[in-house]
Amino acid sequence: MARPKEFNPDEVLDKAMHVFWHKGYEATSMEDLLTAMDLNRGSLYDTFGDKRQLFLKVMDRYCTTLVGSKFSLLDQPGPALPKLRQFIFGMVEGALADPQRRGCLIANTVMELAPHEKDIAGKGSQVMKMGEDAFFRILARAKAQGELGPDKDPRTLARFLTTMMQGTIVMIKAGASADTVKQTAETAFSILD
Amino acid sequence: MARPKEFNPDEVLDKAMHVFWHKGYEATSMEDLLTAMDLNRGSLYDTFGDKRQLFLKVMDRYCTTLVGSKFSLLDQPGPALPKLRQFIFGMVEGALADPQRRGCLIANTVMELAPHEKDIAGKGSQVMKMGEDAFFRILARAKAQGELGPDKDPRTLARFLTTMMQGTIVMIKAGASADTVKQTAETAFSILD
DNA sequence: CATATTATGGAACGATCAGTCAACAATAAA
DNA sequence: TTTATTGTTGACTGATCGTTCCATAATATG
Repeated sequence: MARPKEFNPDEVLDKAMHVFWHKGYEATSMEDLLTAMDLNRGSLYDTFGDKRQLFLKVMDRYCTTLVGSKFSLLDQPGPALPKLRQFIFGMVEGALADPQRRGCLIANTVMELAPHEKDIAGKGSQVMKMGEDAFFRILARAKAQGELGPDKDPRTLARFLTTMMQGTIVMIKAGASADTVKQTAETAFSILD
Repeated sequence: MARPKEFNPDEVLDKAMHVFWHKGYEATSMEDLLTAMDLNRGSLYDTFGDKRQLFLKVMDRYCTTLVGSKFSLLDQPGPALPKLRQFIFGMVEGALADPQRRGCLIANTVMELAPHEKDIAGKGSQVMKMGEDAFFRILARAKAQGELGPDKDPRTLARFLTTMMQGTIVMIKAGASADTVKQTAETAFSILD
């Protein structure tokens, strides 16, 4: 009832996401966000709350639209290791394809806001843990299906891949060449052999 | 000649370093720095310039006092791989021993300020390249001394270890337990076998 | 059409930001 | 002891920060 919003909340949330992704939390001003989202102050604060609340909603949306959908592919039946390989290299290619090399919003957030903004950084850590668990599940399945040697430990390897993925994000943001990043990912993945 | 400074520039630079290390670049205010360094504004601006220049000097000091000294140990003669192993686990233990889990100032900087503050982030990237080169030198030496298999490529492995180290920093800031971090480092290091 | 409800737009708020400046203090050189 | 030079101190600046608020506009309901 009453006057309807003139904007789509998810759409403008995406706009906000790209600003935070590019500049990080602190360096992004409400002014930046208002401009990018093409909103006035009242609409933004009424709909999303203050900067912190908006950022938390942006993190949620980032996970839903960009992370979760890809991770959920890992849980589909079928050969596990090829799927895992496809996931990892898809992530790497995706991050390299971004001309701005913004990396990953979650990793950026943990690195910028831990340890002095524990609430927000903690949310990022939770997401990473979920990623590790997704890796664990597919590696456990790979082992059960005989794709992974019986001497390999899925939990250890899941942590290794998670660490490697975060390190790859750092190297991409640091400007490493696409070739070296991909070759390094290949080296890391070879640990599953 | 004339009136001498009442403070030791290196000492107060260390104080500034710890503030930036804890809160990052943007979240650190000049007020924070003045308090920690126990200086007045005039002294700070006269001695170190503005916030950006101060931060660049802090990065230099961080590299000189905390990074460079440890990396230079790698170039000393003797068995290479044990030295490399000692370096990596020393780094990991050191980062884990920090009760605040501040990670590494260089990695923090690259992650916070790339891509929107290219000057500062670029300086961080250079430092990472130097680290990779130090890894390369000791791995090349390890190969020459027969400690590393002839099928192993020092440059590829140097990039792998660099990536792994950065990932480890992320996981430490994300709050991973000391045990899992160390076990993951062990897994990564096993790639040299 | 009248009324209640929600959205919009923008002025305005106090706080804090990074940075400047000038009066004053302390030392070295003459 | 005088003078030149540098350091210290804190008040001050204009800009920008995140946030609030209210008059106005638009829609849904009765």
